[in-house]
Amino acid sequence: MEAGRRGKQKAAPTLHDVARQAGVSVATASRALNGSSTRTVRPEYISRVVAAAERLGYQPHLSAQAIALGSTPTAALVVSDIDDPYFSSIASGVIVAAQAHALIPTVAVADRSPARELQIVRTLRGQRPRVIIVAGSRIDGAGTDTTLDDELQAYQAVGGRVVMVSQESLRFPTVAIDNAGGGRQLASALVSRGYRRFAVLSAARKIRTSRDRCDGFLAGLREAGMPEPLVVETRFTRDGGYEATRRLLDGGPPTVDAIVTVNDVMAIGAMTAIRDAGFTPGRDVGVAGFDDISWCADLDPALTTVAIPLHQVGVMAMELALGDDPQQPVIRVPTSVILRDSTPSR
Amino acid sequence: MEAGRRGKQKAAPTLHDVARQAGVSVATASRALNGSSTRTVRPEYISRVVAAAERLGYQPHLSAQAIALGSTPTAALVVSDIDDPYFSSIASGVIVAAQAHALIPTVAVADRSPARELQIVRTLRGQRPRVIIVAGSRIDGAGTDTTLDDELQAYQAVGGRVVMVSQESLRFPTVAIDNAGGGRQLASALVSRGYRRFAVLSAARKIRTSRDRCDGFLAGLREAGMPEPLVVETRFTRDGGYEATRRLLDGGPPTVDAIVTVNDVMAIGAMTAIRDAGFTPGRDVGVAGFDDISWCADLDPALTTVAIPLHQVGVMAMELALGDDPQQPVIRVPTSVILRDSTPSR
DNA sequence: TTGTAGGCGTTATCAG
DNA sequence: CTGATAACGCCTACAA
Repeated sequence: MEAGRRGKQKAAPTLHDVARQAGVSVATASRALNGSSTRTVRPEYISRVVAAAERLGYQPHLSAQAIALGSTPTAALVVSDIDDPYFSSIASGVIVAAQAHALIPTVAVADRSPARELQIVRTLRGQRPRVIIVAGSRIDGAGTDTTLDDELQAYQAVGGRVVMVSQESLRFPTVAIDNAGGGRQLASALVSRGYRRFAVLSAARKIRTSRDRCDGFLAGLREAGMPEPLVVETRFTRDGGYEATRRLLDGGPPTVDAIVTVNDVMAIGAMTAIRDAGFTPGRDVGVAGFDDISWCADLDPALTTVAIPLHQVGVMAMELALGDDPQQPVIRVPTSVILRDSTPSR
Repeated sequence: MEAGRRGKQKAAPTLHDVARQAGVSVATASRALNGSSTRTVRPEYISRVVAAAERLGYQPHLSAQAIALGSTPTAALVVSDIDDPYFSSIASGVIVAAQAHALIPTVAVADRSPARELQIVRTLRGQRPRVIIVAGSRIDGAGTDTTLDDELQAYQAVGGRVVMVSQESLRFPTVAIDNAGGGRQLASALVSRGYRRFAVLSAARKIRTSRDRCDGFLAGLREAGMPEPLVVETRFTRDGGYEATRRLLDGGPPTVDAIVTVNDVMAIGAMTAIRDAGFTPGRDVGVAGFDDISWCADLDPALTTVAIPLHQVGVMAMELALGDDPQQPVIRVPTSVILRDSTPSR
């Protein structure tokens, strides 16, 4: 009896308790509460059972249901960092979509570590969720890649649904973001506005998203007949953008027309760095990013960016996962350039 | 091989499979993998079991464990909106803390609806998580309040740990944010900088967080001997801040020295509205908010705000929940004013 | 329509 | 140290 510290610790009421209170068998109680598809229960009993359940504050033990039925009514999402607007927007989409399908959303944070990501997916498998959506930034050559793939494959093999976001994979349905295309469009748009000399702030090349955006932009520049820009590698964060820009401006006035960063938070850091160096973003140097996170338009100057419908991406990932047999296992999400005052015509 | 539509659906390997492969009993396999506290297993068997598990890609069925052990290694967090930096910062804290304690974090989004929140907590109870942290903005007089309380109480009665964030409750441990104190300090700081006439943009009075901040600010003003400011009620969002400010500035140049909003995202909207009306935030009107979300310092002018260690709040909530018998059931989190260029001395 | 019994995967107990 | 076996809470044939 003595459960220790926590004292009397009445156990949570079970279906048995409800059944007893209502004076029926567990089977009937179960059917009364869940409405069996084949059997039907006398109305009077139903109300009696429901009343008993109410009175006892009964909640079915999901794990018990899960074990009886095979899987948990759960949808798991893996992201790199929930406090990053890129991921929190995707997450919000996944979460509402999950809830719309009566699935309990679960969020794991891999903290940008492939090893952690692998460990998470392993643990997740034990949860037996109906869906696993992986939105972390794929990192090439981390060694853990095939292992992660295997793990997901094993999960899929027993009926789980896997969806990757952004990081296209041959083996799983994917919501693919056209990062390269976005980069290309951005290059062309900026060139039309009269920009010629660029600095590109990218993250480590092994980060796929960054590389695709960067390469797309370079390709666009080439297509427009522009010379190769300066490419600076830094971290994929606000601080990375800040520091790289500081260094760029160390020698004096900007030697480039515009700084293009591979995401918006880097661009925000870059704008601050430009100001701290005594210049004005937009006027002295153009600035552009990727993602179109919430307050791009509230910055001063408002930030030019490659828009990605992140919330929608989350929703689509969920729909793709739940769709019956995706004939079209890859959804390509188009991107679009939004020109704002951080890159005025010049 | 053909996994077909839903086809052969090999079931996931169970502990039985592992045991059979290793040529031991399930009991031994279980002990070998989880290291029972009382029994110990021959090393040779251990390695054999581990090898078999590896080979089969075995993952323990968490629901089965849960049902055998009583609860899930899970920590649930309820927020209003994960895409709001206030909540995503708290969430990031909760999530890392949960993972540090080997708990699987689960996030539910109540979408600012008390009814939804209640429904979520009910569902959550069925999950049998070890912890439920409620961080949604408490709304007074929604009618669902006592019901929510009851639901949480029932959960607590069977050994669950409940922690509330911000919304102080007599019945549950709370991480209380000193919103009123922050408002008071902000008033005093702004008055010292020479501000006299204020407009306060608050959200609906029934939203506790907003009301406390607003009232604290008013109290601070009174203590400083200032006249009552203009109080405008609007939505608790960026757009709410924008619209209210637009209206305020409709008649021409600002009639107040500063606009104080009850959170940063409203302040961001306000700054844009000020610009759109042809004025300059900071120079023509001061602007200040609450929270100190990530890019307050990257705005131009940088935003004066009442800082709240949101990530830390999340971590503390988790620690509070897991602490052995909290003698001190309420942790008060102090707030501090950060003066920046959006409120220069005048 | 209702109840009984067996099983889901794991852990804990209790004999060997 | 190891192996049966009984729970754990629920669902679902199957029998009544």
